[in-house]
Amino acid sequence: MFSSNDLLFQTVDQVINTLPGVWDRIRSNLRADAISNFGITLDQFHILRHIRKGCTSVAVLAEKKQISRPAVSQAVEVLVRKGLVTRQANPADRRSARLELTPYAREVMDANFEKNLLWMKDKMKGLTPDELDQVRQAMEILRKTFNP
Amino acid sequence: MFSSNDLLFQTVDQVINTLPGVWDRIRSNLRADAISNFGITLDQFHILRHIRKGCTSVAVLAEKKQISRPAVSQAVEVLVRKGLVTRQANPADRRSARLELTPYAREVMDANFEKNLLWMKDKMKGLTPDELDQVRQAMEILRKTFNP
DNA sequence: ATAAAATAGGTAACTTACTTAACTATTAAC
DNA sequence: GTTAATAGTTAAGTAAGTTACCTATTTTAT
Repeated sequence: MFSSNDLLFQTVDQVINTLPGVWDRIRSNLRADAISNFGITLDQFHILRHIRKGCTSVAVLAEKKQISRPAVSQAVEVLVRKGLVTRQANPADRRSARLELTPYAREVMDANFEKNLLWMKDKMKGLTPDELDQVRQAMEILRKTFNP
Repeated sequence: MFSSNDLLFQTVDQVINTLPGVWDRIRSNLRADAISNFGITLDQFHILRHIRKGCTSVAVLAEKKQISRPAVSQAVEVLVRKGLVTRQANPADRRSARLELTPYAREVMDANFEKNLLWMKDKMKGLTPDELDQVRQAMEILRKTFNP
């Protein structure tokens, strides 16, 4: 039981020491792209990403981002003013507003997604197939462990 | 060359889709601890963690956290007022201030570190030794790839 | 030896993004 | 049909970041 507990400890330690730095690095690349492509902040960019992925209501966005609905409402307002998002009336329930990317925003988001993918691929292109596979499987393990 | 590129793509995709959620989950646990143990924000808590790990100057903290020195300076000021950090004069270079945790802060940080470790261990205790090993190695790969 | 440049850190004014509380408009429940 | 719940917004306040500018030292170059 002892060596298994030891491995558990080492792994937890490694995760704690690695994830923040790695995630910060990836995020700062995203931030740079968001600013240079749109002139928007990273948080606004994240809202766009969620809308792009199908979260089209303020309540759902708030739930996903774990922030209050007023906070989302305000962020969306900024994006609407910038011409990146539209609020469509929902005939079925007139309290709710369906959020959509404008064609321009969609286009730039697609380009941005590609660019980010390329950046990461460039970073990871030196890894062997074995290493890639290891990372891929580890991601799956972490997802089911922390984000089931 | 094609299948290798495909694996690369899948791995990048998996990382992008997994890391934000996992990191958010871990972070929200850290945040809850920071608030309940100290009544401080997660950002202030991170500053304490870095000081605890040996980053004892404003400039180094700013570099590590990728924020401006005034931002660190202000955050440290709050922590000093709360009695969690001290600024010691450095006889060798009187421009710099050596930051240190107060005994109280050190004590609570140690307890906090343990608590977080236990939380993660509890989450990960169901994993097999093979899975643990996979995660550990993947962390090492990610670290050297994105945060060398 | 000293004038100029660099470094460590702090202050001030501003911005962004969050919070809670209170509000409007609509829909659901009894 | 009144009451309760839901979707979203508005308002006021706070936390934490930014840039520009400042002081006090230390280093470099002449």
